[in-house]
Amino acid sequence: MSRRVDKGSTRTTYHHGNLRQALLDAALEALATTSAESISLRELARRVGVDHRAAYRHFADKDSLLAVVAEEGYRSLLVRVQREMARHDEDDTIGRLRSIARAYVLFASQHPSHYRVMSGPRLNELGRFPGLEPVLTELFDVVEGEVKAGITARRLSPMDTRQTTVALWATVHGLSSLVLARRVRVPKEKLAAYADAVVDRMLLGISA
Amino acid sequence: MSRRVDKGSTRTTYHHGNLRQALLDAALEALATTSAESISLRELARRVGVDHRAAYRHFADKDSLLAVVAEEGYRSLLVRVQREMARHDEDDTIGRLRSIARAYVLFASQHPSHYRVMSGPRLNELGRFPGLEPVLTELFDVVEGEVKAGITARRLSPMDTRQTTVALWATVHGLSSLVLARRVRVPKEKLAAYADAVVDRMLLGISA
DNA sequence: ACCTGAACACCGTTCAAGT
DNA sequence: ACCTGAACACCGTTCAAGT
Repeated sequence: MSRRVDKGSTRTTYHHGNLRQALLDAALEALATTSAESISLRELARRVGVDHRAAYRHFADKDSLLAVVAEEGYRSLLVRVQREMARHDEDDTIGRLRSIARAYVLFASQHPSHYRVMSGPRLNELGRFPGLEPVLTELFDVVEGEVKAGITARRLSPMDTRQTTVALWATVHGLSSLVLARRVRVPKEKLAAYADAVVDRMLLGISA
Repeated sequence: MSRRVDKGSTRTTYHHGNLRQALLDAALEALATTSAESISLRELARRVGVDHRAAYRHFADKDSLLAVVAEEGYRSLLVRVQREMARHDEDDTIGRLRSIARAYVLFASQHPSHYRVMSGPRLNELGRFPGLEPVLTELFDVVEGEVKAGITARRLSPMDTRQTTVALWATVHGLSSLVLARRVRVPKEKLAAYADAVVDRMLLGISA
């Protein structure tokens, strides 16, 4: 979408229908094929066929653009997580948590550059990008809700739910970034099973 | 050490005793006060009082320098881990693993920029920096050795030792990077207890 | 051997100006 | 409103040259 470059031959207008979205699309497209750190504002503007200065009409700076890219990433991760959860019985807490975890790790491995932007250090100033909080909170709440339900159903040990949720999050995020950094090498087709094996150890630890 | 800059006033020689080490020292110094991504070769050369081009006599490129910085980081982390382990009875597997984990997370939180270079994505090309492997392997082996001993002593569950070690690693690395990215906010003085709480859940999962 | 001057091809960001 | 030309202050890296 929003491809109207044509290498300067027949460009009809300088006004994009939606330059903001075009830049975000270009970023996602670039992240699918290049590394996260080699993506530049100027390169994105070039892809869209616009002077790089135009980006500043829509984003305060590069990090603001990346924050939106991260937000979109978390949103599609959330969708995947929710879809996975629907495949289990309401009271199968362990199965649901295992599926969430597996979906998380697989998402990271399928979108490595995007995931690096999402978990990257650029976006760590607290409050700098408030648009990022709602989706992060929503994702966290999905897991914490599951943990609470599991405790009520006496399937999980009645520990502090926040800490238990953070423990699960640390496990999947940790495994994801070890895999992306190739510190742990797992063939693609074995990753789901590997993630299950790792996560099951944590699930065992928090089980009732 | 190796401070002989003097803003160009009385520099006696262009020949450093050891420019290589001076650049590494400057990098560590810079990482103590600045963010990981804002550190540049040119800035390091400036700090040392040398043309930036001189760095290429000692490092093939910027990433090669960062790889050595990462290596030094892992080496001091390893020293800390070994020191912590010595504080426990030989057969107190859980206590030893908990101490290792705590030392890891505290190291990351005390040296955030350094830890980001260590775990950063720049160094993920497998085989690009072979000097990094030995210390990483050594660190991994310390934990895996502890896991094996724990299984033999029937304190840990007889699961696949590599996967168990990776699970522990994922937990501490995941928690560390969530804390650094401020996705999880824990006051400094409560971090050790928080790390224990998270790691204990995993330790419970792998216990016999 | 070790270091530098000058240059190349990039960055992110800002100003004043164009339609 | 939306976009650009020109410029600023940076990058990493390379070449040919200096001691």
